[in-house]
Amino acid sequence: MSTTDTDKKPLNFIEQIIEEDLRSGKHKQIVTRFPPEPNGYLHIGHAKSIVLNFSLAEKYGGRCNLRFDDTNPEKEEQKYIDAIIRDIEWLGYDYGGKPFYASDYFDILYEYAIKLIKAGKAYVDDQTAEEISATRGTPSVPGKESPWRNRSVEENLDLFERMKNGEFKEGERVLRAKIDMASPNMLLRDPAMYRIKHARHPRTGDKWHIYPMYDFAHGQCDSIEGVTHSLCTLEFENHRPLYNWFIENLGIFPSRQIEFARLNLSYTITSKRKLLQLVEEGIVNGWDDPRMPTLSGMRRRGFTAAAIKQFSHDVGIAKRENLIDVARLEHAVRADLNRKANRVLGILQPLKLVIENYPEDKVEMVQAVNNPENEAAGKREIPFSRELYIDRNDFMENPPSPRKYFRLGPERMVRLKYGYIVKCTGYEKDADGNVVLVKCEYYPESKSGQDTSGIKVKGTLSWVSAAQAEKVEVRLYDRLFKSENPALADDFHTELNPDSLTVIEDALVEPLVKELQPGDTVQFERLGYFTVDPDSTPDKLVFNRTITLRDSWAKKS
RNA sequence: UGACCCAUGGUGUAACUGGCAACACGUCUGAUUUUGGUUCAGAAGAGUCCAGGUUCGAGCCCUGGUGGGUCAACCA
Repeated sequence: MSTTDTDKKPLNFIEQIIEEDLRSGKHKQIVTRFPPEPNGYLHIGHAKSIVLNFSLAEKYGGRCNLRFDDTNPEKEEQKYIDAIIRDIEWLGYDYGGKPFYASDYFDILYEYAIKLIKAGKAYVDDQTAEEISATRGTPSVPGKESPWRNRSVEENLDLFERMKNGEFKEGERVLRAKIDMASPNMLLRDPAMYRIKHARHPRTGDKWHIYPMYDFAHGQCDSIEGVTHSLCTLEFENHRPLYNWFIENLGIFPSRQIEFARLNLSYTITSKRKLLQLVEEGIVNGWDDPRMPTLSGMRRRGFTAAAIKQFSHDVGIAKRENLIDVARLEHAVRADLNRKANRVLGILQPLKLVIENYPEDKVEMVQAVNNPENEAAGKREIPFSRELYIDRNDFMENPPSPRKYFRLGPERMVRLKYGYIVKCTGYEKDADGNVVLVKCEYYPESKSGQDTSGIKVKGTLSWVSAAQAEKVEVRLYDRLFKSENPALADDFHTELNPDSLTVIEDALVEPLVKELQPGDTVQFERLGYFTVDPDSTPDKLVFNRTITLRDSWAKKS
């Protein structure tokens, strides 16, 4: 069974069910599955489900199948299948190397349908979709039985076969389960099992003219694969009686459907339809736009698989509706990157600083720590010289008291990280009143690592040497939506944050950054984590700001 | 005027077969710090939707409300 002796973490309700099933001997091994429909990209909500299903299989020594729910050829595409596989592999889960497809079981499903017809539990209905809808009733008013409900088994068999052979037009006939038109559960009012679609299927081609509905496919596929625990979201609760009805009336392996609450993330939309809209309307630059909550977008942004898994695990599993604070995701990302990302010095808004008492032509290499959280990351050297750039945000003409403000200002002293302590002796402004140059003098005996100056400063600034700095493009991201729950709005367009993307063309970084490759993430000290974007060229790197550092100073101001 | 599900600090999740509510994120202090990061120490913040009931004792059980979610695609 599990390793519960070591981890005391309380079990969620699904784990409790699983452990009970294992204990009672109901199952010797558990099987779960992740069943995406290939009609869009995977997003953070799917991640929760993926992590749940795969980690349960890992924890209890079972298996988790990746199964594409490809029962609707009109909406599904191969490109989505490819993207989904890529995302799951990126997360690092083992689906046995071979995905399954609902379409693998079309033949079996067809046999199942015939079995129900023969048992008098399914019939071909000649009514139109409109008629069926009109006679379904409402939640409080029973529906009316179809005039075709009681035709003979032989006629049903014949008609169904002809449906399969493509003899009818789409919408002309449908195969329905004969259950109960008066059921208080609308889904039990003779639900459709098969509909006619003369569409080419990405995998089965033109073989079929009829395709099974979700309800007639999902549970049976679970059953065929021996899925023991079929985990899905709350909106399928009402489907469970139907899920069970098919399994019972077919007499096949009883997979058990268990529902849990889907993930909702603050300031984020997780609706495939709306995400698709963002892409198609050009509001974002594709499915992998770093502002998108898609796995591909988050990956490009620089979020790690480890962080997303940790987050998915942290939010827990329960049955109540929830809205998880996006700060939680950000916390997971920072926690992971803090351990993994090497530090570099970078400047987003360059402001020139001249050390007037430093030799004109001297370039001195200073030693810098790559990652204080990981000694093995080693050290590097960066050039220091008379002319540097610091960040505009690190200088103020009229700063508040030194107790509250540690950075540079007239007469103030700061340390240039890994370098020397400098004192501001003056500054110059342009015609518009913008500070364009800061003048300093340095204390030669204050060099990092061999400081004998005895000077104590509170502030430490990032900097780059003007002559050696590398110019890069930096893309800053903010949340795509300005309201906490954009899904609530009638029109999500009104909730869009107009400042979700800011491009800085001329940020500066220390020279060694040149060697980074797309996908690499570093921390620009004091600023945040930045990941090299695939848009980078040999001439110019492009960085995505993955996430800022926590900033308790900015928060106060 | 139906069925099913849910209801615990700001947010999310816990509390074994009933024994006066825990953890995480967030927030706020303070310490350390050559990142106003990290780390460390600490604090505030709920009496468990409401009303009854059972019980020596209920967040957990029962009844009735209230509030929220889902369902009337030939979507998944």
